[in-house]
Amino acid sequence: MNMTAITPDIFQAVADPNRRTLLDLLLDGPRPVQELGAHFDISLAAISQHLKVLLEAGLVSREARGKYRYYHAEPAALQQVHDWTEQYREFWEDRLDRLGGYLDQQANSDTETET
Amino acid sequence: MNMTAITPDIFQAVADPNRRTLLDLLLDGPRPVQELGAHFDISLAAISQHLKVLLEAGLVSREARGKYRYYHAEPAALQQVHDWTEQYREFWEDRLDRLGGYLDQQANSDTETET
DNA sequence: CATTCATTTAAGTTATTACTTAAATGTTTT
DNA sequence: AAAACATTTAAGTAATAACTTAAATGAATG
Repeated sequence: MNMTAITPDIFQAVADPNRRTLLDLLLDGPRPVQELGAHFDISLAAISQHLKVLLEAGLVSREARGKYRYYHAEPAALQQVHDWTEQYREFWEDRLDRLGGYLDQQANSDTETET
Repeated sequence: MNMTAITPDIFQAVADPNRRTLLDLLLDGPRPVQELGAHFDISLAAISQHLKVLLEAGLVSREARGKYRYYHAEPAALQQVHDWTEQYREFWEDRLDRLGGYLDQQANSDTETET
């Protein structure tokens, strides 16, 4: 049940919005760096650095085709994140399922929920 | 459902392993800070700071009971993370479903997959 | 084979993060 | 009301992150 110890880099890797966008772009298929970079306002060196983080986390792989490096999404690596959130699923579904939302009411009256 | 809500990055919040452990602990039920802190080797001030990050991300709420503050897991906030990984699910399942794992083989032969 | 093109690595800067200890706040107990 | 307890906030530090520009590597092309 304790998923915290496994490959901590994946959560870290996916924490950056630019890296998530990179993964999203790669869902459409393998792309070379320059093409990925065209979607961002940062240098290609920065893109390359982000891709390195994703690579080391196992979230992408790279394939050399001539002078281009095609990056491939490796979605299987995301199962770890998925599985961790999955254990919470029954809780949020449980809560939403209760007609009349008794629990929510109680939570809202008892709870500060400050920012 | 409510995507307008200010969401001080949930992905960021769950990137830290101590914060994930905090959430995991809270799955068993609301807990005051000192009790959560007992599971870690860091100061209570640090725990409190982590809880603040989780609070601002909407991942926990707090309820004042006397001199204690009970923190509650707010699992619904994790749907956002879950949903994002969900779009990758069909891809990893697709891949794993292929008997003989043709694609995996090809990926392994074509691909550098360096660290 | 020298140049160009694609990408990576190096080196430096700035902002943020995860912690620490000490002081501040608020609550309960005596 | 003072002392004890639970938690938060403040202030400081060291490590890391996300970027930058410039130089290095490596493949393709003229």
